[in-house]
Amino acid sequence: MKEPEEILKPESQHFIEQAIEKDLSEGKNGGRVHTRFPPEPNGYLHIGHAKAICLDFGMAEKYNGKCNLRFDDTNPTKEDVEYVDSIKEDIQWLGFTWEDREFYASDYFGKLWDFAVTLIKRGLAYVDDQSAVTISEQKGTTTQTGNYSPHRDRSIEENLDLFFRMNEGEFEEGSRVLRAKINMASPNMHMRDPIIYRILKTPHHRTGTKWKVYPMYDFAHGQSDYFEGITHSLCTLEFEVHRPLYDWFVDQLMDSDYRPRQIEFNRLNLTYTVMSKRKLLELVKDAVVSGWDDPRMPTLCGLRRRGYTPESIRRFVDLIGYTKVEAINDVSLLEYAIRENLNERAPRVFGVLKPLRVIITNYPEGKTENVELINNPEDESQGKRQVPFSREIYIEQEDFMEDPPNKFFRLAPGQEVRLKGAYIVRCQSLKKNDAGEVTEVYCTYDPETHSGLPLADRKVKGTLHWVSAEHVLDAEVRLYDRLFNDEDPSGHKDKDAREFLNPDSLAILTGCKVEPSLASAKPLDKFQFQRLGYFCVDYDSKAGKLVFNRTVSLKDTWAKLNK
RNA sequence: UGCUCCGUAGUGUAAUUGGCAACACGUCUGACUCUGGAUCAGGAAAGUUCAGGUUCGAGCCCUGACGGAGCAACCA
Repeated sequence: MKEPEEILKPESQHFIEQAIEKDLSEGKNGGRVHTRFPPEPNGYLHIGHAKAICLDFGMAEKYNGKCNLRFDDTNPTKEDVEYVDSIKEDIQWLGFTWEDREFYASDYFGKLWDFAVTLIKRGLAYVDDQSAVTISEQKGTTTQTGNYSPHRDRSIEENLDLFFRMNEGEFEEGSRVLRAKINMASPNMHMRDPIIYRILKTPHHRTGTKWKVYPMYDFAHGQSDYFEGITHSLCTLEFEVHRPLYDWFVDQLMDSDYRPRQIEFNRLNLTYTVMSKRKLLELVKDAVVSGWDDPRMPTLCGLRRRGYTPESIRRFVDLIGYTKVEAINDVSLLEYAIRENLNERAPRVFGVLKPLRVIITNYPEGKTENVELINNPEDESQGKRQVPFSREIYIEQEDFMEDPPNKFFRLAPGQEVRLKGAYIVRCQSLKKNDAGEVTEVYCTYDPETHSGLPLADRKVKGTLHWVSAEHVLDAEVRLYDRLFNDEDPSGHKDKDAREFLNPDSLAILTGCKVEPSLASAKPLDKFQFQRLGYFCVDYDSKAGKLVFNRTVSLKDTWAKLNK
C-alpha cells in the first residue's frame, strides 16, 4: 500500500513537459499540442532516434495532441526511398502511429519557393555568385565578424531574375546560392547571411527533376513546422544555436498568434558503441558488421534481430529521461530493461551450447519418458510442456569439473546434482580423450527422486539443464558481445573509434543441442535457454537448421565469482 | 579565447520551484529457490565543480572562477 502522501505527490516532470504545460496554461496556440518526428531518409533508425520518437509521439499522446511523421528530404544527393520504408517500419514496430499524417519536406518545395521569393521582394534575401570557399572565408570566424558579399545589395529585380534562372537549370551547381540577409556581424555564425537555397541537379526521390534548387535544412525545417501547425518542435541539443534562425524565419512567416517553438534535449549515447549515422554506415560499408541489422548494431533493426522488444526499448528510454546534460548511458541499463521484459514473457527451454555426453548407467536402455516442465514460472498462463528424457543426455561442458573448486555446485566426480524436472544423479566415473579432455561422464540416478516424488525434495547443491541425446535438435548459436572494447569509442580526440573494435564481438557456436519443442520456432521467437540467457531465432533459421542469437545472458554470479 | 548550453553517489535522473539530497541501474551482504535467473531483506556510496554574495535557511537566486560540450557544410 502506498502512503496517501505518495499518491498525492505529483509525478516529477521533465523540462519539456514543464515547458509544454506552461504554454498550455498560458493558452498558447489555442491549447493545441502538435509535434513531429522529422527523420532524414539517409540511413536506418537507431536507438537514439527511438529516444526522439518516444518523446515526439509520447508528448502528443500525453497532451491529447498529434504527432506527424515528416521526412526531411531536402538533399537528394544523400537520400533514398530505401530508407523511407525502413524508417516507417521501425516507428511502427516501436508501437507508434502517425495515422494519415505522413509528410515530406519536399511536399512544401512550392511554398518554400514562394516564401523565398517573398523574402527577396522584402529585401531580406539575395543571390550570391561567389564560390563556397569565398563565402565561407567571408563569414569570418567565431571570434571575428564576417564581411559583406559584393552581391549583398543587388536589386530586387536582379535577385528575382537570378533566382528563377537558378531553378531553370541555367547555372551550374555551386555557382550561385540564395542567402538570407540578416547580420554578418552576429556572434551567432548561423545568422551571418545563411545560405537558404543551393543548386542541385541530382533527381529527387519524390519530386524528380522538377526542381534545380533545394532549400537548406534551416530554411525547410521551421517552415515545415509552421505549415503543419506544429506547436512544439523537439530536437537535439546541437540545434540550440539554430534556434534564433528558426525564430527569425517564423517571424517573417507569422500571420496570427500561432507560432511553433523549438526545444532541445540531450541525445542518447550508449556505452561501448557508436551512434552517428556516418560511423554506422562505415561499419556496414566496410563489412565490419553483416549489415544495418547486424545484431551488434544499435540500429532498431539490429536490436530487433538481436531479440530486443519494443517494450524494452521504450522502458529504457523512459528510465534515462530527458535533460540538457550531455550524458552517456550505460548499456547495462538497456540490458536490464530487456531482461526485465523477457523474464516475464519468454518461455523457458533447455538448450546446451557446448554439449558433454552423460550416460546414466542404471537407466534402462531404450527407455524414454516424458518429463513435465513449467514454461514460465513468472507466468502460469504459459502452461507446461513435455520434454523427453532418456539414458543418454547432454549437459553443458561448463557444468562439469573433474577437479572442482569449493563453491562449484555442479557435477563432479562423486557429487550429486539435480537434472531439472527429472532425477537426481551422481557422477561415478568419466572418460577422457588423448588430449586429456573429458568426453563422457557416467552417472547413476535415483528413481525415487523424480520431480514430484517425496524424495525429490532432498537438498542438492545444483540443478542442471539437459537434453536427451536421442531427441535433440542441432542448432547454431551466435553469441554477441559489445562491438567496441572502449566505453566511449568516439570520445577520443586523436583516435578513430575503429581502433577500439572488439575482435570477439561475435562467436558462432555450431553443434549446439536444443530440446525438440523448438522444432517449429520461427524467426524473432524469443526464449530463455534456462540458466544461460535469452535467445531469439534469427532470420537465417530454417526448419532443420535452427539459428539462435543470444540477446543477453542471464545474470551470472558464478561467472562473476570466478573473475 | 566570440556566442550558446551544461556541471547532483560509479552511471542515468529526482528534489513539490528557497526547507534535513531521493529513485533506478550497477555494486556489496544475507535469505529463499528444482534456473548460481527471478524474488525478498539489508548495506556502502554524493553534501550538489570551486569561491564569494543574498537569506533565518541555497543543489535551486546573484557574481566570479574552473571544467565539459556545441557552433565558422552549397549536411541534417
